[in-house]
Amino acid sequence: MIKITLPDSSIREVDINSTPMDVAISISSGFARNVISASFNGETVETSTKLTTDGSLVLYTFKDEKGKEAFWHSSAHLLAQSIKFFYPKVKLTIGPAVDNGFYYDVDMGEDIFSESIFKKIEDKFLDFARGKFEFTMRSSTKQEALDFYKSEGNEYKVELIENLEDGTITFCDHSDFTDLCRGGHVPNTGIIKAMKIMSVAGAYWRGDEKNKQLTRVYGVSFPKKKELTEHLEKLEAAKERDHRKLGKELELYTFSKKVGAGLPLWLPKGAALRERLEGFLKEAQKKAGYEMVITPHIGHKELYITSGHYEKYGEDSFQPIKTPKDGEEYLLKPMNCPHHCEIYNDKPYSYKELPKRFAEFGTVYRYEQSGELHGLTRVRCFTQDDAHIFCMPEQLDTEFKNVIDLVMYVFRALGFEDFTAQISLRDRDDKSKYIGSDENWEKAEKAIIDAAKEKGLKTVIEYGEAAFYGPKLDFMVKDVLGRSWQLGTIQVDYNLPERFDLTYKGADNKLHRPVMIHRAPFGSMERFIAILLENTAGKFPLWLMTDQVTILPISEKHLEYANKVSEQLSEAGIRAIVDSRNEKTGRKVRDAEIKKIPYIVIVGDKEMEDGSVSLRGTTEKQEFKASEGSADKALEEKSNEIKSGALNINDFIIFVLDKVKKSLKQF
RNA sequence: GCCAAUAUAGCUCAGCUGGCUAGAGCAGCUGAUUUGUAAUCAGCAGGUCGUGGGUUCGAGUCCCUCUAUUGGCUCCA
Repeated sequence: MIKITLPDSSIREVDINSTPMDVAISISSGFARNVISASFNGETVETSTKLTTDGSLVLYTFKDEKGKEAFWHSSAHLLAQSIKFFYPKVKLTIGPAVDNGFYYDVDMGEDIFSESIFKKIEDKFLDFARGKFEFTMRSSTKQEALDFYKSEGNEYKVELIENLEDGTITFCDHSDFTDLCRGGHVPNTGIIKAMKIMSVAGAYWRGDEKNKQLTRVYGVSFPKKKELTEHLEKLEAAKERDHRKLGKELELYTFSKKVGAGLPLWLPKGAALRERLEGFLKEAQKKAGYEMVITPHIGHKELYITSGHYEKYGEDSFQPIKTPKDGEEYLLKPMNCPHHCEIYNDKPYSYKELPKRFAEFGTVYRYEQSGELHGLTRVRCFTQDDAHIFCMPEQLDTEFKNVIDLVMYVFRALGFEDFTAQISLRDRDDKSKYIGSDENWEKAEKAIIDAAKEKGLKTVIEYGEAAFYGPKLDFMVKDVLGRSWQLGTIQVDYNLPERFDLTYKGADNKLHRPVMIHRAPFGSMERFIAILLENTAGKFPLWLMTDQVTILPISEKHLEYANKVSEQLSEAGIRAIVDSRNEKTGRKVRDAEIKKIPYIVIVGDKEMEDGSVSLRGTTEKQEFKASEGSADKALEEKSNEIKSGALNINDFIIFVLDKVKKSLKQF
């Protein structure tokens, strides 16, 4: 007998050589039906692995991450089997589970994997699944494994095996299909009841652009058909809040083929939105001691040779602009830092004057690869809410932490609760991609790690994600399809100050080198607005909303009064529009609701007579609930009185202004 | 840049295996209606079917080029 400890600390005694599935059955047969994988003493095992010692066992169902992983990993085996069925000559490479399903990378040779065969493969897949094949693990010597794949002519598997240690190599068999595999499968293929091929893409072998491009087939599978349907419906619903759809509907921005790919055109409403966001940040930055600067959109090529950007990105950028003067070349600015360095170089600084914080909403141009362009999140012209802080080394810690505070203030004000603070460090294996001394890099990396820790940020460390001149603290937020995007960023840089020979006079009357912090809380206006759209589904906080109030005159004879109300509201700083269309009120209300206008007021005979407006109820009540707990008692009491129905115009103005104020203070 | 796919009116989409003047809904315009809290009715107008080439008696439909877009890969100062 052996003692098995379960996650709830209960201990079960079972016969030696019992399997995790045996343990599951001993708990309950209903539970056992849902068990799809297991781990024993922290290691992934098969549900059919014989347990021979005491230990702790965790059983996973599809609800658990580990369960999903086994489920999708097993599905990848079936997918490979199905592809192989139609294309016997295909070379298999790897097929892991990922966040939203699984994929298998295959070398199709001369064949093309196109959408037209998705259905056939899916059917075959389910056919195989219904065979209820068990997955059997089998150890192999390195030589045997190599021989097997060499005889198949599969150079990919051979390469994989060559990198493995003898004695650790295992195969997995099911049905008549065999694959090199570490293990972690569902009990049998029968529990996979639904599968759909999501897409097919090119993917380089081992993620290296220089290697051959393989065909990556993405799929997703579930234990129940219904779950697949729900999954697909969820994806469909997510499209409703896609910023590309909302941006069009809300008339924020557009693209023109004539202007060029990746060059957004900001429409009036989008431009106004941007201005409000900029105003918000400008105010916060002013309080935090930043000074605004303005720099040109181009700069001498020499500027970027000095900064090192030309060497690193010159080939892949918009190419230099020539002038009538022979040999003179300018570059469209791909970043603001070199310009800001030259602003610092404008005059000598005393240590007493530091830190200097130069901020600019700086528009930059980067020739992103055509296949990379994506809505507003990846464009070729964007505006960074950029600033560079030049400080003494001993000020770095405080400055960095203050910037974290600023970023957090911005994120909280706009409701980004769900972000990841990513510490982006150098690639540990390949330092050739970076400039500057090891000593400076280590100082910079330490500064970031310490500051993030002191601020209590939950961080993840990513190697190889640093900028070429320094490490970064990146604030990552997910979009509606689960893709991660960098918004805010804070970077410590010891390198550019050296390259631009930046100095300050210290208390010792000697010249010293300042440290530079690059930072952008939004990251870029474009990307930030895109993610904000997706996070709020277009329902911005009131202070940001394009139209805050719409006024609906009942009929033509109330139009004049409606316009008068509108004027009064705008004078008070409220953004109001009048729906003067010759439509019924019901129609106007419907359209206003669809446009997500926060406050809908109706004016007719009654309102005209007593100088009031009639506020539509439902939206208002929700708003009211959401904003309870105002600091401003008098205003709060006033807004308490106003629930809905006819209101005096001045009361309504006070009410809306209060709501606007609260919408910005709600954190 | 690479792989796969898509491109028809301002928007969302129909148009089967090539065959009369390319359709619909919404939006727009005109008229009627003067409206009280989620779609009033009628009419009109709107498209070189992304671009350029080819196959064909005939191309929105088939083939190629380019461009843009979508999902990935790679990249992301």
